[in-house]
Amino acid sequence: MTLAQLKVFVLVSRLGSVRAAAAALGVSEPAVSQALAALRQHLDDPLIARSATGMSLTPAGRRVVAIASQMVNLAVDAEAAVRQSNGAAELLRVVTTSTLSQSIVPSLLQAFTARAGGIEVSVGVATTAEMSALVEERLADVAVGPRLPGIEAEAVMRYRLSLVGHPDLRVNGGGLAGQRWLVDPTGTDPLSEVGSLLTKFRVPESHIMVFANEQAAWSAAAAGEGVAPAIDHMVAAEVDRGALARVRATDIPVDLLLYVSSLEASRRSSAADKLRRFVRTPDAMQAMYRPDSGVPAAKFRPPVYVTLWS
Amino acid sequence: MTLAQLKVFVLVSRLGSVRAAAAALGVSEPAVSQALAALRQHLDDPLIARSATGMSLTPAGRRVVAIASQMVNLAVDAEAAVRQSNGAAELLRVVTTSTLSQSIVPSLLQAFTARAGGIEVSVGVATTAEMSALVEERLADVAVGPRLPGIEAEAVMRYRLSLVGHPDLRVNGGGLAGQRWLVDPTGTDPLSEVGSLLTKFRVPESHIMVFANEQAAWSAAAAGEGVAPAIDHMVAAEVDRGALARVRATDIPVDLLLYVSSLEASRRSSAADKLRRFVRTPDAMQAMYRPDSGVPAAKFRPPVYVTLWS
DNA sequence: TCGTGTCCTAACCGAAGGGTTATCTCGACC
DNA sequence: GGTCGAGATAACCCTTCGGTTAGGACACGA
Repeated sequence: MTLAQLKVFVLVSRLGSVRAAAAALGVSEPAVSQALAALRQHLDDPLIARSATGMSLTPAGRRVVAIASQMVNLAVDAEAAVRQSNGAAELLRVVTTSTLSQSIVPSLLQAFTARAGGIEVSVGVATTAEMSALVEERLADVAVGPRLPGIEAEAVMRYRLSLVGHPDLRVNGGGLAGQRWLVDPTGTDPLSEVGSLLTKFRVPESHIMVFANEQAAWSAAAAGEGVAPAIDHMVAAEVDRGALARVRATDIPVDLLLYVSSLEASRRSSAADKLRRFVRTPDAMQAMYRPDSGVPAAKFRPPVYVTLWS
Repeated sequence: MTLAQLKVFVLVSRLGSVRAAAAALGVSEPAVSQALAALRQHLDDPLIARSATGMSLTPAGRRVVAIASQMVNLAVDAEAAVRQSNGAAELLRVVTTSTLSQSIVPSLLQAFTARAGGIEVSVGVATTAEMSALVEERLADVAVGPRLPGIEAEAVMRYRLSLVGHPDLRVNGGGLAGQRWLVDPTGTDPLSEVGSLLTKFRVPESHIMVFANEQAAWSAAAAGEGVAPAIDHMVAAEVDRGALARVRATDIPVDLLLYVSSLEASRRSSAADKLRRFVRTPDAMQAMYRPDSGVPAAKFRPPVYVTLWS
């Protein structure tokens, strides 16, 4: 019985799927399956039973999740305690969606670390469904993105999701669903903002093109390959230049709220607390609205959809 | 950071010595030293600092012990929870001294398991100093032996420690300290009953012969090789047969109390609770006073002084 | 009925854990 | 100034962990 196995088990039971847990941990699915098998053998109990509709925990499994979750939490505490005792930089682990991880979040965190000092930040990308589990299991300190159910969420900014395309683009019969939609990986997450947009317009799978990042999707849109959802103020410069134009339609653009979510005050790390306070300051606002600050264009985002911490 | 490493760290800090922890775990001292080194490296903190007088915890170490202890406890809980959920036999882990592990404790536990049902018992041997740490860290459920400080102890029986030797033996000048003392491994534990007897009579190291078990020491005593401490009612048959005789002297025999110690009611396992209730019954009394019940003579105790559970 | 999605299993592999014995360092102590 | 005891380190071994790819079992929907 290792801590890694317990972490896997907790994540599987929270996410309700081996695949989802594997994705959240950034490993292959058999790796998760095996860790689970090892734990099952060690404890001599199936722990999780697969039924027709999803999976359910055995009686023993129910009791073990609770205990295992505490253990995983304590492991995090232990590491944090040492860092703190030795005056080392605190570690703030942020999860966010792919879209936000490229634009708003880096700016925000850059401003935050510069201001707060003594805090080390690492960013992971996860789907909306995963974010809740990760924060609850203390595998992440804060989540930045849409409102997470069951977690203390706070709205920090308002932003606008527009649809952009080549300036000459005209939406003809078939409407927007007939267009090719050029999205970043967030589009594959049905609970994300972009994903829910695709759902709302009933865009068929065949019309969705996934790009490694938002910039790549914009480029394709500028080349006339289709329409791309974009955070409005991030794409404003391109629009002003005439390279892209906003597509107007019903329910487009859509105004959204950005939330910062974390555990309740008593259980969250002090770094998470500092970030929550920071996001309410004018400095934070300015950073989030500033387009493209400090993201080195040369550094192309790797295609991994999810990165997590060991 | 593995659970094994955490367990090692907790034991070392509780026992105040790497050697002691190694003995308690039944492994070599470098094994413990290395586990500690690995944890130190992982957490990047010495955790335990050696000073002239013993060892002391670093600030980070102090915080980590508390957390690690909880984790080790939870690991035990997890395994117990599974067993219980599945209706499997409960596990009762008993630590006791070498002397008691050969006579009273097997009789007692045999009667207990027969009576209680659905409880599986395993016995480990440890020094008195180790027993407290083992019970506190939940590496054992109950300790049977002398009174343990700081733990809820309950006197369960009165027994007499006699000194036996060849019937023709006469104690001459030099008194008992001049005799060869034939003891079982418990004699090397200064805090045990036999050990404190050796201390009281100022028996020099050179006059102490350690045997694998009490029976072996009695045999040697019957052969005229010296005197042997013995639990009186266990050796009564030999005395009646004339093979051995009790040696009379000041402070000999000595009447002692046998204690059963465990954590407080809220933290102890239900099996431990059942044992505590059982030891007050007449059945238990009878079992403990019955000499030599069911200890197969053919099965020689291995020379390992301490056995623990993984 | 045939893909398809999900999970498990097999086979393999590198890295780390955890164990041993032997040796070294370093204080304490006669 | 040897000697002794406690702890750390080195060198070595074996097992387990944790990861991969490839492939099989099984339910389910077009």
